[in-house]
Amino acid sequence: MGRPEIRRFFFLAYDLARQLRRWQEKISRDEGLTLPQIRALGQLSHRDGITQTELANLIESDPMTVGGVVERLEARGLVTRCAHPTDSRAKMVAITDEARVLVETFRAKAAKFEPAILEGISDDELTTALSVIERLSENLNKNSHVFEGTEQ
Amino acid sequence: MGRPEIRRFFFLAYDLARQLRRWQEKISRDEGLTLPQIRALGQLSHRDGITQTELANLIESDPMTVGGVVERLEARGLVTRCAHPTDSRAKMVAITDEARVLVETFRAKAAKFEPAILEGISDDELTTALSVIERLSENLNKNSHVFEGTEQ
DNA sequence: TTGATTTGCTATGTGCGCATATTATATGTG
DNA sequence: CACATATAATATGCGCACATAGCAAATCAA
Repeated sequence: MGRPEIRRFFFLAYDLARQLRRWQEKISRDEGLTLPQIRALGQLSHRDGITQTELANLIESDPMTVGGVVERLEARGLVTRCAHPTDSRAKMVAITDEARVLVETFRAKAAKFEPAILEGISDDELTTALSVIERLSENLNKNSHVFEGTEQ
Repeated sequence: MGRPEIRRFFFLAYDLARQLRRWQEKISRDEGLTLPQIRALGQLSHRDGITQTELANLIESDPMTVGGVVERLEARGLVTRCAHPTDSRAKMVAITDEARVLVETFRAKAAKFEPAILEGISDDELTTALSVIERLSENLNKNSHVFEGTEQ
Protein backbone atom coordinates (compact mmCIF):
# COMPACT_ATOMS: atom_id res chain seq x y z
CA MET A 1 0.00 0.00 0.00
CA GLY A 2 2.82 2.38 0.79
CA ARG A 3 2.76 5.57 2.79
CA PRO A 4 -0.19 7.86 2.33
CA GLU A 5 1.38 10.99 0.87
CA ILE A 6 4.14 9.44 -1.13
CA ARG A 7 2.53 9.95 -4.53
CA ARG A 8 2.02 13.58 -3.66
CA PHE A 9 5.63 13.81 -2.57
CA PHE A 10 6.89 12.53 -5.92
CA PHE A 11 4.55 14.88 -7.74
CA LEU A 12 5.67 17.93 -5.79
CA ALA A 13 9.34 17.02 -6.01
CA TYR A 14 9.03 17.10 -9.78
CA ASP A 15 7.17 20.41 -9.67
CA LEU A 16 9.82 21.93 -7.42
CA ALA A 17 12.56 20.94 -9.85
CA ARG A 18 10.74 22.68 -12.67
CA GLN A 19 10.31 25.85 -10.64
CA LEU A 20 13.95 25.74 -9.63
CA ARG A 21 14.91 25.49 -13.27
CA ARG A 22 12.70 28.40 -14.25
CA TRP A 23 14.20 30.48 -11.48
CA GLN A 24 17.79 29.63 -12.38
CA GLU A 25 17.22 30.13 -16.08
CA LYS A 26 15.63 33.49 -15.42
CA ILE A 27 18.66 34.76 -13.52
CA SER A 28 21.09 33.38 -16.10
CA ARG A 29 19.22 34.61 -19.15
CA ASP A 30 21.26 37.80 -19.25
CA GLU A 31 24.28 35.59 -19.89
CA GLY A 32 22.36 33.50 -22.42
CA LEU A 33 22.86 30.28 -20.49
CA THR A 34 20.45 27.41 -19.90
CA LEU A 35 20.39 25.38 -16.70
CA PRO A 36 22.12 22.32 -18.17
CA GLN A 37 24.83 24.66 -19.45
CA ILE A 38 25.20 26.26 -16.01
CA ARG A 39 25.29 22.85 -14.39
CA ALA A 40 27.99 21.66 -16.78
CA LEU A 41 30.08 24.80 -16.34
CA GLY A 42 29.61 24.60 -12.56
CA GLN A 43 31.08 21.12 -12.48
CA LEU A 44 33.88 22.03 -14.85
CA SER A 45 34.71 25.08 -12.72
CA HIS A 46 36.30 22.92 -10.05
CA ARG A 47 37.48 19.97 -12.10
CA ASP A 48 40.09 20.62 -14.69
CA GLY A 49 39.69 18.58 -17.85
CA ILE A 50 37.30 15.63 -17.77
CA THR A 51 35.72 13.52 -20.48
CA GLN A 52 32.16 14.08 -21.67
CA THR A 53 31.06 10.82 -20.10
CA GLU A 54 32.50 11.83 -16.75
CA LEU A 55 30.72 15.16 -17.06
CA ALA A 56 27.48 13.39 -17.89
CA ASN A 57 27.72 11.37 -14.68
CA LEU A 58 28.42 14.48 -12.63
CA ILE A 59 25.32 16.31 -13.79
CA GLU A 60 23.10 13.21 -13.79
CA SER A 61 22.75 13.29 -17.56
CA ASP A 62 23.86 11.09 -20.44
CA PRO A 63 26.65 11.24 -23.05
CA MET A 64 24.36 12.21 -25.91
CA THR A 65 22.74 15.14 -24.19
CA VAL A 66 26.07 16.33 -22.82
CA GLY A 67 27.50 16.10 -26.33
CA GLY A 68 25.02 18.70 -27.51
CA VAL A 69 25.45 20.93 -24.46
CA VAL A 70 29.23 20.89 -24.78
CA GLU A 71 29.02 21.54 -28.51
CA ARG A 72 26.99 24.71 -27.94
CA LEU A 73 29.27 25.81 -25.13
CA GLU A 74 32.29 25.23 -27.35
CA ALA A 75 30.73 27.25 -30.17
CA ARG A 76 30.44 30.17 -27.74
CA GLY A 77 34.00 29.76 -26.52
CA LEU A 78 32.94 28.76 -23.01
CA VAL A 79 34.67 25.38 -23.05
CA THR A 80 37.50 23.80 -25.02
CA ARG A 81 37.74 20.22 -26.21
CA CYS A 82 41.05 18.44 -26.84
CA ALA A 83 42.22 14.89 -27.33
CA HIS A 84 42.57 12.57 -24.36
CA PRO A 85 46.26 11.78 -23.72
CA THR A 86 45.90 7.99 -23.64
CA ASP A 87 42.41 7.23 -24.98
CA SER A 88 41.97 8.44 -28.53
CA ARG A 89 38.20 7.92 -28.40
CA ALA A 90 37.70 10.36 -25.54
CA LYS A 91 37.77 14.14 -25.54
CA MET A 92 38.83 16.26 -22.59
CA VAL A 93 36.52 19.18 -21.82
CA ALA A 94 37.79 22.23 -19.92
CA ILE A 95 36.17 25.50 -18.92
CA THR A 96 37.56 28.79 -20.23
CA ASP A 97 38.30 31.88 -18.13
CA GLU A 98 35.46 33.71 -19.83
CA ALA A 99 33.03 31.06 -18.62
CA ARG A 100 34.41 31.11 -15.08
CA VAL A 101 33.29 34.72 -14.86
CA LEU A 102 29.78 33.78 -15.99
CA VAL A 103 29.59 31.01 -13.40
CA GLU A 104 30.59 33.42 -10.64
CA THR A 105 28.08 36.00 -11.86
CA PHE A 106 25.37 33.37 -11.83
CA ARG A 107 26.24 32.19 -8.33
CA ALA A 108 26.23 35.74 -7.00
CA LYS A 109 22.82 36.47 -8.50
CA ALA A 110 21.38 33.19 -7.23
CA ALA A 111 22.68 33.84 -3.72
CA LYS A 112 20.92 37.18 -3.73
CA PHE A 113 17.50 35.55 -3.99
CA GLU A 114 18.13 32.63 -1.67
CA PRO A 115 16.82 34.31 1.49
CA ALA A 116 13.44 34.93 -0.14
CA ILE A 117 13.25 31.35 -1.35
CA LEU A 118 14.28 29.86 1.99
CA GLU A 119 11.95 32.07 4.00
CA GLY A 120 10.25 30.22 6.84
CA ILE A 121 12.45 27.15 6.56
CA SER A 122 14.76 26.33 9.45
CA ASP A 123 18.29 24.96 9.11
CA ASP A 124 17.21 21.69 10.71
CA GLU A 125 14.35 21.21 8.28
CA LEU A 126 16.57 21.98 5.34
CA THR A 127 19.21 19.52 6.54
CA THR A 128 16.59 16.80 6.94
CA ALA A 129 15.15 17.51 3.50
CA LEU A 130 18.60 17.41 1.93
CA SER A 131 19.34 14.11 3.60
CA VAL A 132 16.04 12.61 2.45
CA ILE A 133 16.68 13.73 -1.11
CA GLU A 134 20.15 12.21 -1.06
CA ARG A 135 18.86 8.86 0.16
CA LEU A 136 15.95 8.80 -2.30
CA SER A 137 18.44 9.48 -5.05
CA GLU A 138 20.68 6.66 -3.85
CA ASN A 139 17.78 4.23 -3.57
CA LEU A 140 16.55 5.11 -7.05
CA ASN A 141 20.01 4.68 -8.44
CA LYS A 142 20.60 1.40 -6.63
CA ASN A 143 17.33 -0.09 -7.83
CA SER A 144 17.18 1.37 -11.31
CA HIS A 145 17.90 -2.00 -12.95
CA VAL A 146 14.95 -3.59 -11.14
CA PHE A 147 12.26 -1.32 -12.53
CA GLU A 148 12.33 -2.80 -16.00
CA GLY A 149 10.20 -5.63 -17.29
CA THR A 150 7.25 -5.21 -14.99
CA GLU A 151 5.09 -6.72 -17.74
CA GLN A 152 4.85 -10.50 -17.52
CA MET B 1 26.16 34.58 1.80
CA GLY B 2 23.28 32.17 2.37
CA ARG B 3 23.31 28.82 4.06
CA PRO B 4 26.22 26.56 3.37
CA GLU B 5 24.65 23.62 1.54
CA ILE B 6 21.90 25.42 -0.26
CA ARG B 7 23.50 25.28 -3.71
CA ARG B 8 24.01 21.57 -3.25
CA PHE B 9 20.38 21.23 -2.18
CA PHE B 10 19.12 22.87 -5.37
CA PHE B 11 21.47 20.76 -7.46
CA LEU B 12 20.35 17.50 -5.85
CA ALA B 13 16.67 18.43 -5.95
CA TYR B 14 16.94 18.77 -9.70
CA ASP B 15 18.84 15.48 -9.98
CA LEU B 16 16.20 13.72 -7.91
CA ALA B 17 13.45 14.97 -10.19
CA ARG B 18 15.25 13.55 -13.19
CA GLN B 19 15.69 10.19 -11.51
CA LEU B 20 12.05 10.18 -10.48
CA ARG B 21 11.07 10.83 -14.06
CA ARG B 22 13.27 8.02 -15.36
CA TRP B 23 11.77 5.66 -12.82
CA GLN B 24 8.19 6.60 -13.61
CA GLU B 25 8.73 6.51 -17.36
CA LYS B 26 10.31 3.09 -17.08
CA ILE B 27 7.28 1.62 -15.33
CA SER B 28 4.84 3.29 -17.71
CA ARG B 29 6.67 2.40 -20.89
CA ASP B 30 4.64 -0.81 -21.30
CA GLU B 31 1.62 1.46 -21.72
CA GLY B 32 3.55 3.79 -24.01
CA LEU B 33 3.04 6.81 -21.74
CA THR B 34 5.47 9.59 -20.86
CA LEU B 35 5.56 11.26 -17.47
CA PRO B 36 3.83 14.48 -18.59
CA GLN B 37 1.11 12.29 -20.09
CA ILE B 38 0.76 10.33 -16.85
CA ARG B 39 0.69 13.54 -14.86
CA ALA B 40 -2.02 14.97 -17.10
CA LEU B 41 -4.12 11.80 -16.98
CA GLY B 42 -3.62 11.57 -13.23
CA GLN B 43 -5.10 15.02 -12.73
CA LEU B 44 -7.91 14.38 -15.18
CA SER B 45 -8.72 11.12 -13.40
CA HIS B 46 -10.31 12.96 -10.50
CA ARG B 47 -11.51 16.12 -12.21
CA ASP B 48 -14.14 15.76 -14.85
CA GLY B 49 -13.72 18.13 -17.77
CA ILE B 50 -11.35 21.07 -17.37
CA THR B 51 -9.79 23.47 -19.85
CA GLN B 52 -6.22 23.06 -21.10
CA THR B 53 -5.11 26.13 -19.20
CA GLU B 54 -6.53 24.72 -15.96
CA LEU B 55 -4.75 21.46 -16.66
CA ALA B 56 -1.52 23.32 -17.30
CA ASN B 57 -1.75 24.97 -13.89
CA LEU B 58 -2.44 21.66 -12.18
CA ILE B 59 0.66 19.97 -13.56
CA GLU B 60 2.87 23.05 -13.22
CA SER B 61 3.21 23.39 -16.99
CA ASP B 62 2.09 25.89 -19.62
CA PRO B 63 -0.73 26.02 -22.20
CA MET B 64 1.58 25.42 -25.17
CA THR B 65 3.20 22.31 -23.81
CA VAL B 66 -0.10 20.96 -22.55
CA GLY B 67 -1.56 21.56 -26.00
CA GLY B 68 0.91 19.07 -27.46
CA VAL B 69 0.48 16.54 -24.68
CA VAL B 70 -3.31 16.62 -24.96
CA GLU B 71 -3.12 16.38 -28.74
CA ARG B 72 -1.11 13.15 -28.55
CA LEU B 73 -3.37 11.76 -25.84
CA GLU B 74 -6.42 12.58 -27.98
CA ALA B 75 -4.87 10.87 -31.00
CA ARG B 76 -4.56 7.71 -28.90
CA GLY B 77 -8.13 7.96 -27.62
CA LEU B 78 -7.04 8.58 -24.03
CA VAL B 79 -8.75 11.96 -23.70
CA THR B 80 -11.59 13.74 -25.46
CA ARG B 81 -11.85 17.42 -26.27
CA CYS B 82 -15.11 19.24 -26.68
CA ALA B 83 -16.28 22.83 -26.79
CA HIS B 84 -16.64 24.81 -23.60
CA PRO B 85 -20.33 25.49 -22.87
CA THR B 86 -19.98 29.24 -22.37
CA ASP B 87 -16.50 30.19 -23.63
CA SER B 88 -16.09 29.39 -27.30
CA ARG B 89 -12.30 29.89 -27.15
CA ALA B 90 -11.80 27.18 -24.54
CA LYS B 91 -11.84 23.40 -24.94
CA MET B 92 -12.89 20.96 -22.25
CA VAL B 93 -10.60 17.98 -21.80
CA ALA B 94 -11.85 14.75 -20.23
CA ILE B 95 -10.23 11.38 -19.60
CA THR B 96 -11.63 8.25 -21.25
CA ASP B 97 -12.36 4.96 -19.49
CA GLU B 98 -9.53 3.31 -21.39
CA ALA B 99 -7.10 5.82 -19.92
CA ARG B 100 -8.45 5.39 -16.40
CA VAL B 101 -7.35 1.78 -16.57
CA LEU B 102 -3.83 2.84 -17.61
CA VAL B 103 -3.63 5.31 -14.73
CA GLU B 104 -4.62 2.62 -12.24
CA THR B 105 -2.13 0.18 -13.75
CA PHE B 106 0.59 2.79 -13.44
CA ARG B 107 -0.26 3.60 -9.84
CA ALA B 108 -0.25 -0.08 -8.88
CA LYS B 109 3.15 -0.66 -10.48
CA ALA B 110 4.60 2.46 -8.89
CA ALA B 111 3.32 1.45 -5.46
CA LYS B 112 5.07 -1.89 -5.85
CA PHE B 113 8.50 -0.24 -5.94
CA GLU B 114 7.89 2.43 -3.33
CA PRO B 115 9.21 0.41 -0.36
CA ALA B 116 12.58 -0.02 -2.07
CA ILE B 117 12.78 3.67 -2.88
CA LEU B 118 11.76 4.77 0.61
CA GLU B 119 14.08 2.35 2.38
CA GLY B 120 15.82 3.87 5.38
CA ILE B 121 13.60 6.96 5.45
CA SER B 122 11.30 7.47 8.41
CA ASP B 123 7.77 8.86 8.23
CA ASP B 124 8.87 11.93 10.16
CA GLU B 125 11.73 12.69 7.80
CA LEU B 126 9.49 12.25 4.81
CA THR B 127 6.87 14.55 6.27
CA THR B 128 9.46 17.22 6.96
CA ALA B 129 10.91 16.89 3.45
CA LEU B 130 7.45 17.16 1.92
CA SER B 131 6.71 20.26 3.95
CA VAL B 132 10.02 21.87 2.97
CA ILE B 133 9.38 21.14 -0.69
CA GLU B 134 5.90 22.65 -0.47
CA ARG B 135 7.20 25.84 1.12
CA LEU B 136 10.09 26.17 -1.32
CA SER B 137 7.59 25.81 -4.14
CA GLU B 138 5.36 28.47 -2.63
CA ASN B 139 8.24 30.87 -2.09
CA LEU B 140 9.47 30.37 -5.64
CA ASN B 141 5.99 30.94 -6.96
CA LYS B 142 5.40 34.00 -4.80
CA ASN B 143 8.66 35.64 -5.84
CA SER B 144 8.78 34.58 -9.46
CA HIS B 145 8.06 38.08 -10.73
CA VAL B 146 11.02 39.48 -8.78
CA PHE B 147 13.69 37.36 -10.44
CA GLU B 148 13.56 39.18 -13.75
CA GLY B 149 15.65 42.14 -14.75
CA THR B 150 18.63 41.52 -12.51
CA GLU B 151 20.74 43.32 -15.09
CA GLN B 152 20.88 47.05 -14.53
C1' DT C 1 -21.82 50.15 -28.90
C1' DT C 2 -17.13 51.08 -29.64
C1' DG C 3 -12.52 50.43 -28.36
C1' DA C 4 -8.86 48.54 -25.30
C1' DT C 5 -7.27 44.81 -22.60
C1' DT C 6 -7.25 40.13 -21.18
C1' DT C 7 -7.54 35.35 -21.97
C1' DG C 8 -7.59 30.37 -24.45
C1' DC C 9 -5.35 28.28 -27.76
C1' DT C 10 -2.14 27.58 -31.66
C1' DA C 11 2.25 28.31 -34.77
C1' DT C 12 7.21 28.37 -34.94
C1' DG C 13 11.82 27.68 -33.30
C1' DT C 14 15.74 26.29 -29.95
C1' DG C 15 17.47 23.38 -26.52
C1' DC C 16 17.17 19.36 -23.48
C1' DG C 17 16.05 14.15 -22.24
C1' DC C 18 16.50 9.96 -23.72
C1' DA C 19 15.73 5.78 -26.74
C1' DT C 20 18.01 3.10 -30.58
C1' DA C 21 21.76 2.46 -33.54
C1' DT C 22 26.50 3.29 -35.54
C1' DT C 23 31.56 4.10 -35.68
C1' DA C 24 36.05 3.95 -33.76
C1' DT C 25 39.03 2.75 -30.28
C1' DA C 26 40.31 -0.07 -26.06
C1' DT C 27 40.65 -4.12 -23.61
C1' DG C 28 40.36 -8.85 -22.28
C1' DT C 29 40.82 -13.77 -23.79
C1' DG C 30 42.43 -17.82 -26.18
C1' DC D 1 48.12 -12.55 -33.06
C1' DA D 2 42.88 -12.85 -33.91
C1' DC D 3 38.68 -12.45 -31.83
C1' DA D 4 34.82 -10.94 -28.80
C1' DT D 5 33.26 -7.57 -25.75
C1' DA D 6 33.15 -3.03 -23.73
C1' DT D 7 33.40 1.84 -24.05
C1' DA D 8 33.54 7.21 -25.96
C1' DA D 9 31.38 9.75 -28.89
C1' DT D 10 28.02 10.69 -32.50
C1' DA D 11 23.66 10.31 -35.76
C1' DT D 12 18.73 10.18 -35.81
C1' DG D 13 14.21 10.73 -34.02
C1' DC D 14 10.33 11.83 -30.77
C1' DG D 15 8.46 14.30 -26.96
C1' DC D 16 8.70 18.02 -23.62
C1' DA D 17 9.94 23.03 -21.86
C1' DC D 18 9.50 27.34 -22.95
C1' DA D 19 10.35 31.81 -25.56
C1' DT D 20 8.08 34.92 -28.99
C1' DA D 21 4.26 35.90 -31.75
C1' DG D 22 -0.30 35.61 -33.45
C1' DC D 23 -5.51 34.92 -33.72
C1' DA D 24 -10.04 34.94 -31.96
C1' DA D 25 -13.22 35.34 -28.43
C1' DA D 26 -14.37 37.28 -23.89
C1' DT D 27 -14.44 41.13 -20.79
C1' DC D 28 -14.10 45.75 -19.24
C1' DA D 29 -14.49 50.81 -19.94
C1' DA D 30 -15.98 54.84 -21.69
